[in-house]
Amino acid sequence: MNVPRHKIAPQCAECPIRHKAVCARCDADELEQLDRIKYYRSFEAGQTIIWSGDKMDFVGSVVSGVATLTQTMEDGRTQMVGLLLPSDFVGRPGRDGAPYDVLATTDIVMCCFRKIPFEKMMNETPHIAHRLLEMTLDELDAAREWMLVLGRKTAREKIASLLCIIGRRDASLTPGGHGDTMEFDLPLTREAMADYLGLTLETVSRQMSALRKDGVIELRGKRHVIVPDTGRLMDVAGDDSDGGLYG
Amino acid sequence: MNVPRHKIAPQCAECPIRHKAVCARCDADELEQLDRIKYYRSFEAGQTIIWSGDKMDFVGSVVSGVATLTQTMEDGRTQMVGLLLPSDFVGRPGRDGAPYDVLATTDIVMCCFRKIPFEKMMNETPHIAHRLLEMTLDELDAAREWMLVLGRKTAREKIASLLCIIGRRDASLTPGGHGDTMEFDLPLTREAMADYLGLTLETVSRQMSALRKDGVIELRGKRHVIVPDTGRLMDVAGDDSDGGLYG
DNA sequence: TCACCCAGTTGATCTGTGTCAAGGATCAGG
DNA sequence: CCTGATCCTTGACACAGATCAACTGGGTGA
Repeated sequence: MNVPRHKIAPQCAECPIRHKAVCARCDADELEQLDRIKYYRSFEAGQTIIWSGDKMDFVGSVVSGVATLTQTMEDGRTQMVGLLLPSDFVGRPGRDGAPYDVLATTDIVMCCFRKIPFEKMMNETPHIAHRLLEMTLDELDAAREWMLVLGRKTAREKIASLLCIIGRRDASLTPGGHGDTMEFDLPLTREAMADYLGLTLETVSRQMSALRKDGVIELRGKRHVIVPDTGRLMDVAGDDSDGGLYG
Repeated sequence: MNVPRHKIAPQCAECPIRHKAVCARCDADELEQLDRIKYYRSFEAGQTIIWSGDKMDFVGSVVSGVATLTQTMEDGRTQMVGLLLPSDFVGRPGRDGAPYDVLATTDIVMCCFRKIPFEKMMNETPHIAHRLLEMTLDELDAAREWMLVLGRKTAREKIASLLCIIGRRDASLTPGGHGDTMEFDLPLTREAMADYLGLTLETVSRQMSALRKDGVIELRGKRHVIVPDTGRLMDVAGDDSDGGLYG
C-alpha cells in the first residue's frame, strides 16, 4: 500500500501531470505533445469545478490547492468520496459524464488537457495508459481502505485517520513513526471533514477537542495542527497499515 | 453509472475473462494466447482464496460462485470492500501483494491466468490494457458509491441497497423499476451482509424482518428473497441512481 | 468603534444501532 | 429418534453519535 511518490524532476515542477500522472520518465516527445494540449484553470474556494452528471471535456491534475469529490443524496446528505491534493489526477479517460461533484475547498489551480486529444495520445502511448491504470489502482486501494474507516471505525479513530492522511500528504513524505512530529494546515472546514468521515460537524469538533485534551494533537488557531508524535496518532487511528494512502 | 453488460458470446461462455475482462471482441489470436496460460481452481465455501499481503501469482475471474474482498483490523473488526460475482475480475496486474483477504462465501470456480505471462500479454496488447483500465474505473465507481452507503445511509437503507445490488446481478439484467419483481438467493450469511454494510448481524436480521413486515420483501426460508416491487425497494434504498453498480 | 457574520465550540437531550443474552429452525451424523 | 452445530431471530438494555440550541472568537466593513 505504501507507494513512494516520485521526486519532482526540476524540469517538471510546473505541471504535475508531467511526472505524476503520465510521464514517469519525462520523455521529451510526450512532454512536447502534452504541452500542446495543456491549459490552466483557476477556481476560488467554494466554487464547483464540475457538477455530477455534467459532460466532462477535460482531464487534468491539481497544481495547487485542494478539491473534493462528493456525492449527494436527494435529501441533502452528502458523502465525500475523494480528496484531491496537489498532483492528484482528475478525470476519466474513456468516460463522458462526471460521476460526482468536484468542489474547490481552497483556491485552486488545475492543469487541464482537452479530453479528446489526451485520449488519442493515450491510445498511441502505452506508457501513458499504463501509468493511468496504476493510478486508478492506487485510487481504488485508497477508496477501499476508506470503506474500512467509514464502516468500522469510531469517530475518534476516523478523525485520527483523516489527520494521518492529510498530514502525510501535506507535511512531508517521510515514513513517520513513533517520535516523529508533523505540522500542517487543515485544508478542510469541520463540515467538510464531517462529510469525508460520515459524521456531523459537531462530532468532528468534539473529537478534535478530545484529541487536543489528550495531547495527541495541538491546535494553533482552528486549522493549524501539530502532531507531537505521529506514531501515537497512528495508534489512535487503529491503523496497522502505515497510512500510506493516496500514494 | 449504468454500464450495460456485454452479452455472452456463445463461444465465450466457458471462461468469463474472454469477453468480460479482456476480450471484448473475442479476437481469435488473443483467445488462443489466453488459453495457453489458463487454468481452473475450485474452492469450498468458507475457504480463503488469498490472504492479505500474500504474493499473488495469478489474475483471473469468477466462473461460478461468490467471493468477497475483506479487510480486517487488529482487533478483529472486519469490513468487506468488494463482492465478486460470476464474471468479476480478481487481481492487480503490475502489483505483487494482495491488498485484502479474498474469501469464498459459496463453493466457487475461478478461471486463472499466471500473472507474468498475463502481464506480458497485456503489455503487448493495448486492447487488453484498455479493457482493464475500464474495469478498474468501474470498480472505483462502485467503491465510491458504496462509501456513500457506508457513511450516510441508515441500516434500513443499507439493507435495501445491498438487496438491489445482489438482485440486479443475480436475478436479471433488466433495468427494474416500479412494478417489476425480482427473486434471488442471497449468497451471503447475515454476518457477511453485516460486514459488507458496516453493521452487526443482529441489526441486519432485524431490518430484514422489518422489510418483510412492511411488505417490501418476502422471504422463503432464510436466504431466498422475493421483491414484489423493485421500484419500492429502490425507494427504500434512497438511491436516485438506478442501482446499476458493479456493471 | 461597533455590528455583523461565519466557523467553530460546547452543552443537553434523543435515538439508532451495538451489545449481551436467550431461544428457534434446519441439517448432518449417530 | 436424539444430539450437536450452525445460522438466524428476537428481546432488553447501553451507549456513541446525532440533533437542537446557545455561545465564543476572530475577521470585515461601515
